[in-house]
Amino acid sequence: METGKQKSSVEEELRRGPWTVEEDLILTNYISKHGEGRWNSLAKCAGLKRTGKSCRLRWLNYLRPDVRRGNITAEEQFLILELHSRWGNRWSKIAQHLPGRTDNEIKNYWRTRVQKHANQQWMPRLLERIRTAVDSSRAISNAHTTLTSSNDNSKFSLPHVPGCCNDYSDERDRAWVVEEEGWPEFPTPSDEGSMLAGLWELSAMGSNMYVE
DNA sequence: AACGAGGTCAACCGCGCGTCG
DNA sequence: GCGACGCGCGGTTGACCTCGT
Repeated sequence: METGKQKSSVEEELRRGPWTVEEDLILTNYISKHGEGRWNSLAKCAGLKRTGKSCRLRWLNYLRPDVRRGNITAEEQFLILELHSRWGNRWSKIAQHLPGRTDNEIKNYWRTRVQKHANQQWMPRLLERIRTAVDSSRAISNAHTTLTSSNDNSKFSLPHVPGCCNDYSDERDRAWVVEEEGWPEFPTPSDEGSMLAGLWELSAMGSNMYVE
């Protein structure tokens, strides 16, 4: 029978909180020698006073050699929006399509930079249009080319994307949008390198459509 | 310079699923 | 078939950072 005293002594042995450089080194060296797998036993064998879960998380989100660090690019932003509109909060699935990015990173990105705009009037329509647009592989290819060839995110322009913001082939559709939803409120792109630069560009295309 | 508000992100938690004995 | 265990996933937390006043 496990006593409270025994339990607390076990808990005391386990470290929590931020990882130290030494712990990172131990984990990295151990995995480079023995490989991943069986995280609980790995933690014990490596001599780390951490749970298997903690080791796994640290390795996958930070220590793995192929982890990409740094800002999410415009291309990645576009992809995240599209994949999220398709799959919802399936972060690990979305991460599989963004090499080097972790589900945790994408989840954090979405929650901190995208979700706060989710209640904007233009957002649901924008996401729906993106989702529709990228059903065409040509659209993805064109967008990819344009986004990656641009050095200035504030000035990049997406090509004509069928079904996207600039595609109101049906005049009744455009009239319906204005009549039913009114003029959309667009955000101010405070940071040209941010996700909103891409969204801004897309939404601006929609805005031009409305006023032409 | 000091302080508070808001943003960011690493890490933890709890649940559900798959595997194994 | 069933329970125990380990793992992976999505949600949440909290420490730290940045920016505005």
